[in-house]
Amino acid sequence: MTEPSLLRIGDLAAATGTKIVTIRYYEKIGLLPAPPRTGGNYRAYSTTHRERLSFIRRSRALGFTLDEIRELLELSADTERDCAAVDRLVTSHLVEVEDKIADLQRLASELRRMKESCRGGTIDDCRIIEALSSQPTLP
Amino acid sequence: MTEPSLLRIGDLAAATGTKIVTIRYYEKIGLLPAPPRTGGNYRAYSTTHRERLSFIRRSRALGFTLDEIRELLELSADTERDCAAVDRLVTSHLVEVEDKIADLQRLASELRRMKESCRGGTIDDCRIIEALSSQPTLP
DNA sequence: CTTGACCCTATAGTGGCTAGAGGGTGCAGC
DNA sequence: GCTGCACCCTCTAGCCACTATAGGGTCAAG
Repeated sequence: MTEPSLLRIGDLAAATGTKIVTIRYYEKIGLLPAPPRTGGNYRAYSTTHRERLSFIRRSRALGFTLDEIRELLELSADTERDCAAVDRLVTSHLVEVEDKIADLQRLASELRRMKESCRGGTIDDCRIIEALSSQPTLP
Repeated sequence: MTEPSLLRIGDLAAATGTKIVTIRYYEKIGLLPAPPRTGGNYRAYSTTHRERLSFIRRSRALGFTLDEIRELLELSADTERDCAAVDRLVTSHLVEVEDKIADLQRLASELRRMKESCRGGTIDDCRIIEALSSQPTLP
């Protein structure tokens, strides 16, 4: 009996909101194991693959790098292990995200300041261009 | 008389807080014009180059893409032009930055929620791993 | 058989750098 | 003049996470 839960790559893509080329990419870099093939050389994915790919995509959506996801997958497979390592990964990632937010907020403030200095006119009187041209270079 | 303001690439790099390889990269992609060379094939940069590179670096620091900077440079060279185009570039960039901040804040909230659900223990009881494994996949 | 939807591999590209290999130049000190 | 060190040069490939494209095969309905 043909296993009804085996998926072709397009089905898996639809089921997980992933592009087909991205699935192939993940296989290439070893993040997703290569599945068995049909007689026609089509990939045949099981539920296990679908679950793993969903995990990957959720983690990506949360901004984890592929290497971090690799680590999370390894941790998740080790069911007897203490989950402090997972906590540490999430914590450090959260810190990075918060740092990035702070950076962007500083950047946004400066852009707003520049915008507010603009009074219209021509380029040779442009306060924005002036700001980009004349402030001391930050190291 | 040798022009005292001519800089070697290392000097220009130091003066503008840019890496040498980055200066060469900008020249390669046409963002910074190729300077004249010494007899020994060293690049000889003028004040004009330094000013242009400073402009580029300030714009990069504000998160503008190289293509946007290309556009800003063109606008800044057209001194009789109305500066509304500059304003528009800055505005749309600010919107992008604000959108990115909002995205990251949503992401940070979710990571915090995940962290707070963690009660320690082993992986098979790990709420973080559960969250990554079981939520409905977002399209 | 034909056709259209789907699948396959391989390669190169995106953006903004960055690293490294292999070789040349300039100048101070001996 | 020679040496050694700091600097310069070109070229190529790589980083990260995809993404596009070329060229060809498979499958199933009509």
